[in-house]
Amino acid sequence: MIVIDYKDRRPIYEQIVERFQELILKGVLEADSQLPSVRNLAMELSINPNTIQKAYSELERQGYIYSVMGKGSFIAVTDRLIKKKKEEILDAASQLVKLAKEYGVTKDEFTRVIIEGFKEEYDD
Amino acid sequence: MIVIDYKDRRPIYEQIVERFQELILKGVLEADSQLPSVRNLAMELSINPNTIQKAYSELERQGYIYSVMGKGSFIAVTDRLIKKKKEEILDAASQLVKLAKEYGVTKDEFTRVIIEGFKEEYDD
DNA sequence: ATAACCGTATTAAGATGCATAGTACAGATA
DNA sequence: TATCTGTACTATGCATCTTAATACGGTTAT
Repeated sequence: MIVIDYKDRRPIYEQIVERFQELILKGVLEADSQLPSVRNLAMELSINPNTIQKAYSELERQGYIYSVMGKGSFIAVTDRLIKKKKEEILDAASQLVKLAKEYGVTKDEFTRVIIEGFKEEYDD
Repeated sequence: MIVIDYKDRRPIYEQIVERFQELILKGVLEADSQLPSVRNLAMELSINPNTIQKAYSELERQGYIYSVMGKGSFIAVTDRLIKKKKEEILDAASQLVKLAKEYGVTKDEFTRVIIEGFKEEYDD
């Protein structure tokens, strides 16, 4: 479920945050289902509980999960987050077009890649 | 010409590298023209010469500039680098499409943003 | 020649962020 | 009551970034 890439220069807790965001937004983890406990996940990944704690705190701050003292951490409702994610992707696209224009990438070259990308078959 | 953003969490030398890459790729700095000296630029930006040195070393490693002992640092020929940059942008576009598909952004939504981005007037 | 400028190298110190280790407290549950 | 949960705190080690000071080799203008 969670894999740490030690070649990645980003901190471990950030990798964990991003991975859970992905699992949550894609619906792999359902709302109100329980996450692995801080200590368990730390054990499983062979890292320190404090690092997991830091990741969970960040996920809670961003609204992806909620934690209950003594009970555990749980997946939050994600409708709003999914919508936000889509907007971020479209913003990124807009930014990329801006960059493309600055460096002389033509509309044709660009749209060709887009069309091609959407044309591909689904492998999963 | 060069501005350091201390709110940016990336290291200073990296900001300098990126800024010069931009100026070089966009042709603001012409081939074989001289860059500010390590000590002068450090003075101007109120930072340590070693930090500039680190940025220049990285720029040289990447082929953006070349340095000559006792003379100075100079802009390299950039044709190859510009081509590479365009390819990177198209790769990024391809990656973004992949992401968009994963999160259910439709082809229509996506292309609308692209078209709109290319439609805009040039402000510079 | 010599002073003033260039790039380059080295060593030492401080600051910061990340991760670990250990301990402790509060609440839930079997 | 024992064991699980989240949470908090301090201390330590480590890597990276930045600064500081000094030094060396090469170029250039006076």
